[in-house]
Amino acid sequence: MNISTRERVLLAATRLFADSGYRGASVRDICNQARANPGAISYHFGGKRQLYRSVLRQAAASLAEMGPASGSEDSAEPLGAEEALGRILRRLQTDDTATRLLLRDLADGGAVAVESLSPPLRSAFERLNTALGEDDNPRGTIESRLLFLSMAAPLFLMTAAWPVVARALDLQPDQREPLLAELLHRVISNHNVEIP
Amino acid sequence: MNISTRERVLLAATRLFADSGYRGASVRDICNQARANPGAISYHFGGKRQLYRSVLRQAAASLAEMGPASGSEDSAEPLGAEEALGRILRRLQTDDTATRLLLRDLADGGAVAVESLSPPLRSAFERLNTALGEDDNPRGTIESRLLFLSMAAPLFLMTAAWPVVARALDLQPDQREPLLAELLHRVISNHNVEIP
DNA sequence: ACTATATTCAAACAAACGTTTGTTACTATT
DNA sequence: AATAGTAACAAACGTTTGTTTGAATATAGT
Repeated sequence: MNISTRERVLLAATRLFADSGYRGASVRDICNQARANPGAISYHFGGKRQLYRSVLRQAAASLAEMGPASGSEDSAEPLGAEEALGRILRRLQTDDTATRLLLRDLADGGAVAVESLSPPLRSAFERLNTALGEDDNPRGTIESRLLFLSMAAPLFLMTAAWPVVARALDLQPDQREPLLAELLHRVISNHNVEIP
Repeated sequence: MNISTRERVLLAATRLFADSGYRGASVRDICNQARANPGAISYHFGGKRQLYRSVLRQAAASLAEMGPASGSEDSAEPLGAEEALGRILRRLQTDDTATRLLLRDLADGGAVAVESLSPPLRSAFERLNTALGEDDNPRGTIESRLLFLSMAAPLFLMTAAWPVVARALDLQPDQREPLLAELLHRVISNHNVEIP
């Protein structure tokens, strides 16, 4: 057994919370899946609530790192809009468990989402703004944020609730990635034109 | 007391389920709020689960009726795209409790959303298709459904999780409606132009 | 080897859960 | 007025909830 109990619990809790929500996943369920004792949660995390916060924070951190732009400081080379948005999309569908957790947090009022996802999110759409700034778009304005929302929301929902979206819209369940790519391209193309 | 216990329970359950989710709202909470006996839920609905299904079905039905187009059969007069989408938007923000319930159902796998919201949803974006069909857009294709998704998703999230969206994007919390209107206009304008 | 600290465990805890029970109050039918 | 059927209630049901306890085991320091 190479992996510690704490990490095993954290891993199982992440999956179960994403699948069944906070109240839907019991302490015993989590510890059974993690092959740990029910007391392990109180011991290692100080209770179920704080374990949930740890899980959410970790998920938010996973979604936050948007590519290698964090390490290299040279923002002298601006990203293309499609590339910038593509990174967000790639993050969302890479860690779709985190995305589903974020969806639940959103439904619960988004306490964690706001406090720990706002800064990277803001820097992300700032980056998106500079990428789109080559046109005559206003930057840093409310319109630009609405544009960001109109881009990110479909990608987010398609990732977090794909089975529902697919069935509701009669889309092939196994064609999520190409459809996402096409949606991404389309929303970028839509923006790159002049708006009357 | 003019309103029956059954309706009182249904009303209280709708609010509490939307606020706290299925497991978060206890039978006692609901019945306290409805000034009813804990047994009333088992008596009138056959259990908490079936009460939840009733609540979700009613919410879905509320979101489903998209304006007076259901009654008048004359589809000879096609709606404008902005008008058609505006109706969906108006439905979403009129019954924002139902919208929040739908968001929770989505996170839970969307069992009710799919089975009871798909038909009206489909007819809605069919109508949207005909409204947009005046351009050279392909109708009934996958692209048109993706377009519908890219339009509806931001409106949906802005309604179901507005506090989170507002804080994450630094938007004024009290300006949801004008921002929604602007987003709607923008997404329509974006579409009405030629796509290279 | 011995001690001290950290971790794991089975068991038990009170509290909250959804549901069932038996009885009472009400309403409509005969 | 008597009866049958529905609705509402307080109380208790057994189960599951998250957490705590104290003993047992592993790990580390000297």
